[in-house]
Amino acid sequence: MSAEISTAYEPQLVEEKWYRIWLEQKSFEAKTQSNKPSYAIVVPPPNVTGVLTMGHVLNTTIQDILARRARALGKEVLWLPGMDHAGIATQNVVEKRLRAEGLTKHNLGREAFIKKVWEWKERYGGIIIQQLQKLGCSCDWSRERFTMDPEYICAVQQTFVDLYQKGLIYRGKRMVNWDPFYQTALSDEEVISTPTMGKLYYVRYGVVEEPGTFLEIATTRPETLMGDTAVAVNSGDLRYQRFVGQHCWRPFPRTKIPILCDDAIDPTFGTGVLKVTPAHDKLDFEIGLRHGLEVVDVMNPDGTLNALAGEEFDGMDRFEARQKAIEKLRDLGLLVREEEYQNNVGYSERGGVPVEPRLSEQWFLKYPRIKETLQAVSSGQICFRPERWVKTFEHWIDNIQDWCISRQLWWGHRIPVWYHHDDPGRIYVGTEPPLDKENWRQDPDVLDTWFSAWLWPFATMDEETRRRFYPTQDLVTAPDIIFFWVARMIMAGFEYQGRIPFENVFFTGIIRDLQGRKMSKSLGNSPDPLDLIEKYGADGLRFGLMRIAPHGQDIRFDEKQIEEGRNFANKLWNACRFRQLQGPRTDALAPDPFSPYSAYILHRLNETVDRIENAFRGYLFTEVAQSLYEFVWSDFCDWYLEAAKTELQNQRESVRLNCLSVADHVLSSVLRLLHPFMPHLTEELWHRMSFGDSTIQFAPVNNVRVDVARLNPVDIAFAQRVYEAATVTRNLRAEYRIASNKRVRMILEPAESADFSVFGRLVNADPLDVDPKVVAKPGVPVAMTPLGQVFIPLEGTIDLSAEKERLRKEIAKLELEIAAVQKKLGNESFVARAPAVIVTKHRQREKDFMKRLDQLRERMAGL
RNA sequence: GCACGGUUAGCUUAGCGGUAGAGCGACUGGUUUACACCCAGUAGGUCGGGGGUUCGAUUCCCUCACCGUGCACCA
Repeated sequence: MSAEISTAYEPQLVEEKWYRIWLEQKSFEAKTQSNKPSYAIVVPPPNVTGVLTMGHVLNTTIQDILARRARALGKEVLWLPGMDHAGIATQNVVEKRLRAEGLTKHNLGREAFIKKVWEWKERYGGIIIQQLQKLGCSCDWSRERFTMDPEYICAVQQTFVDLYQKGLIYRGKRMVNWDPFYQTALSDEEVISTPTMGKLYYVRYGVVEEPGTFLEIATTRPETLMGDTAVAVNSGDLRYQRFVGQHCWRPFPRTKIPILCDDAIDPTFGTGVLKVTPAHDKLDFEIGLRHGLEVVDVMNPDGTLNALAGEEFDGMDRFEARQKAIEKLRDLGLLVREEEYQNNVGYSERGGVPVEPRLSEQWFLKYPRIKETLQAVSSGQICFRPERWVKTFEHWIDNIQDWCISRQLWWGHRIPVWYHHDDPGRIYVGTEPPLDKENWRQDPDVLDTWFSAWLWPFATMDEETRRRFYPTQDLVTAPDIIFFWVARMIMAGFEYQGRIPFENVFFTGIIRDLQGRKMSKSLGNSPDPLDLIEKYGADGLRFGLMRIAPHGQDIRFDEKQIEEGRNFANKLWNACRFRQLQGPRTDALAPDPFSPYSAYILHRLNETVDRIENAFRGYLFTEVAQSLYEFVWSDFCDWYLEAAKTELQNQRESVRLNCLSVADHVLSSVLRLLHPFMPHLTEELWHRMSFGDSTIQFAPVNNVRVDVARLNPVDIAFAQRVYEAATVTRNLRAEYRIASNKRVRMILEPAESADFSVFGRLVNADPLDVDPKVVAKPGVPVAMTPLGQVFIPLEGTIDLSAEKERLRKEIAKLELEIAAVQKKLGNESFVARAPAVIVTKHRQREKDFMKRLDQLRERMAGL
């Protein structure tokens, strides 16, 4: 047995020490050669720019729990970590630094800029990896991957080339979501539509053929009117039928534009007349296509207007231009009115600015394997937890659009396409540059970061690892990347490995603050997990968080809960301390019969193991944590250890040892069961208590249950009666304001013959007189317990009225219960139609109540 | 507009057809063979509103309200 345990658990040193040892022992490294069954998870790669958030803590803790649990169940575990190169985010970070030095990426040039990014990555990137280690994550760091590793780049390029050759990737000039801040195209998924207060402007366009007649149109974006190339109405709209085929005057730059009809126009919206701006609106673009309209792009990539908008708008920001356009319309007398109007505006997820629908030439992917992917999830071959996300997923798949995969960034996977200098129509697509490189120009764009992430479950593995560990078993992620990542990974899995990438997807909740708001940097409502680790220990943080993370529900974060985690660590620590003070470790459960209290705690241990196993099967981590918490704190500490204190005083060494062996079995079991949640603490105690010579990580958890044949039900029931009796008696003590530490004489009129010494100790009775023929004076406080009546003869004068009052209250309470039961039993329908078990149960309750009522009344009558 | 969640003690929440349960906070008492990061005890709930099914509904169904999320519309 190691050095005596201190009185309070201090996690900092312990946690650091064990993590170092685990790394030294390489216990997290997955061995492809082992003959254990495989278990694999790949981490959702955090951004290389990322720092640890509460979301990461939640997500990673769950993965660590799964990984450690699998190790304890004898699996060969691969938990593969890594990072994502995060195109926009990383480029942004580096550009900011450059700006501080008075530089821009443009005056550096592409090559030098990329070099800077790598330098930044080597110096500052991946802080999050160290932070994850502080949490205790058991990732196989020897297999850490980065989405810009040379092999990974290769895999991404091969994928591009392959899909191009299959005709699934194509280049096209289309309307895309354009982020004017970062000046890049985005995928539909990266656009967040946000209700925004704006105005609806009603504007008059003069009809060319009928001077003096106007068509009134409603628009939220007057700044695009300079790009109008038509005005459109619904063909069925009688109000405007006669104008179709005529022309309107576009106010400025003033020109004639046709009036046409198109069924995409909703006659009930606004005035039913739409100004058609094919270059700046998706719907308008489609109308333009149908009617062969000219496309006039009046905007620059940065969101300013260009010369086509007219000299006075040239170079002006789009929102300034809106005001200017309104003024001009007003001056021209064309602005009829404006009204407050709320509409949804698409914002760039990253750039935070309104997205501009923009016509541009981009690369698109027709998603492969859509059918199989849908089928895999719908059929449950891939199991989503909670299941309800299946619907969200199916809905997305059903409405899937081609994926815009090119980004106008420099940091990322460069598109492996070259255009010939002499003939730009000639293109070359390949993983290697063309042989006569000098005659070609490579596409300047890079691929969407998710185009590399979707290969993650297999592109991170070498041949051997893949053979052994693909497909993986579990994926743990937040539901907000279900489309970005999860869905696409399944497609890639089918396309490139011929099978699903994972069997289960566990979607975590989102961590919110106490007001229910998402945690965000800008709100400043996100606690720094590292501070929490500092204050409560990584184990405290992990356990505290898991205990409040309801299955698939958002989590309201409260630091108090983390404090609970720390307190629990301390509780277990002290339980071990207490055990250690009683003497050296025992070898195994004693072969002799158990005391009732031992039988009871072992029975509860069995129940707890059942509960935990069920919970694990359902991925109910909160339930696992809660079971262990209750078992340790209540069953073991509050009841067993207190009962054990009597047995440990027993003169007979065999009784003592028997009790200690039970405590050892329970503690050793708890440590193993709890290890996935609190890895450091349990490892420390495992060694301090000498429960094992080597790490607890691989100590089996399937041998915890105690043979039921050894647990006498009669004993278990007796212990339960003792505990119940203790509770009732303590209530009585408290009613009479007897300090809990004060020893008082009590008299038990026993309902059975047994050893009541533990009971006496639990209620702090000294002495406890057991007297079957006790005649208590009237007014002596009494507790009706399952062990019999317990009297507390108080010194001094007996307060008759106090006891009367107390009894009266208790009787009243009981009568209410009895009335309820009798009402139930008096209902013929109930007796006839309810299951017999239930009826019997209530009959028994009635009997028990009546018996107690009689006792109470008798006592009352004696006063 | 469509879909999916949620609404239980002051707070965070468990339970999801048969006696409403925990932790925190509040209150009372307390250094008893580990633990004040603790121990013993008390108070506090018409389980969001309304309807229905049932012998019985917090639990199942319908409906309304509010909160959250996703998708669509977004002139």
